[in-house]
Amino acid sequence: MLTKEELPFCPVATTVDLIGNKWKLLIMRELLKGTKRFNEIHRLVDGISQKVLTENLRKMENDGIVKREVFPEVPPRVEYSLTELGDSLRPIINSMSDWGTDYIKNNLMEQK
Amino acid sequence: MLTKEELPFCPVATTVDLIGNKWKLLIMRELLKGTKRFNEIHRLVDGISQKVLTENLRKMENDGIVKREVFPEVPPRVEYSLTELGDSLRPIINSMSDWGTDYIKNNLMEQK
DNA sequence: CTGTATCCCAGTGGATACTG
DNA sequence: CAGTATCCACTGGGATACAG
Repeated sequence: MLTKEELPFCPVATTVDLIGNKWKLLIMRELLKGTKRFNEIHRLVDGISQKVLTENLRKMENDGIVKREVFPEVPPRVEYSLTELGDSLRPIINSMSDWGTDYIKNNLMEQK
Repeated sequence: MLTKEELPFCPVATTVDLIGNKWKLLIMRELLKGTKRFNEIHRLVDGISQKVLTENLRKMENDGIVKREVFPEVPPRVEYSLTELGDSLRPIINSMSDWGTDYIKNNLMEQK
């Protein structure tokens, strides 16, 4: 997206282009808690395949919101963390978390 | 999603399930500005097809975040607006808008 | 105007096997 | 461990035609 300049820089569309999909948002949720290894994220983001995880991490790296650090060890270790730009997205994930918490409380726990 | 109870109510995942895709977020952006007719949204959400718009509006209606009101006129008029639940998502879109604004300012307007 | 109904293609993403 | 490489199924989404 963002290919056509007919989008005169809508802020919401810009953000959506960077993290407006399920997997990126869930990966963000984990990385906001701190640096993580590949397999950790794979385990924590429920249902994601190795392929899709790799693809999304690469995109996020290219967009400058994720930093990838390779440690030349055996077995290999690769750590992913948020860049400063990535961390600046924290308020968005937080607001989603806040809303979700309320929603669950009010709508999914009708056991009053 | 949310089919497997292996998701022990993660707030972010819950929110992502409801509005974690491009089109819904952009539709939200418009409806947060006020009630709109079908064709208005179609015009304002750049690139969306009639079919996809209808599908997403139906899903959002079923999820209780959008209200659909039909006026028995000729030609027909249908107005879409946010429910109270839908409007409660405002902070999320706002934080995305805020972040996008900063991002554009800092990264896409390097004309200093 | 506001849809529904088809057809169909491209891309997303799952499963599996293999590698450094 | 952290990928890459395939193969493939499914579906999101475009185009088009038609309807109330």
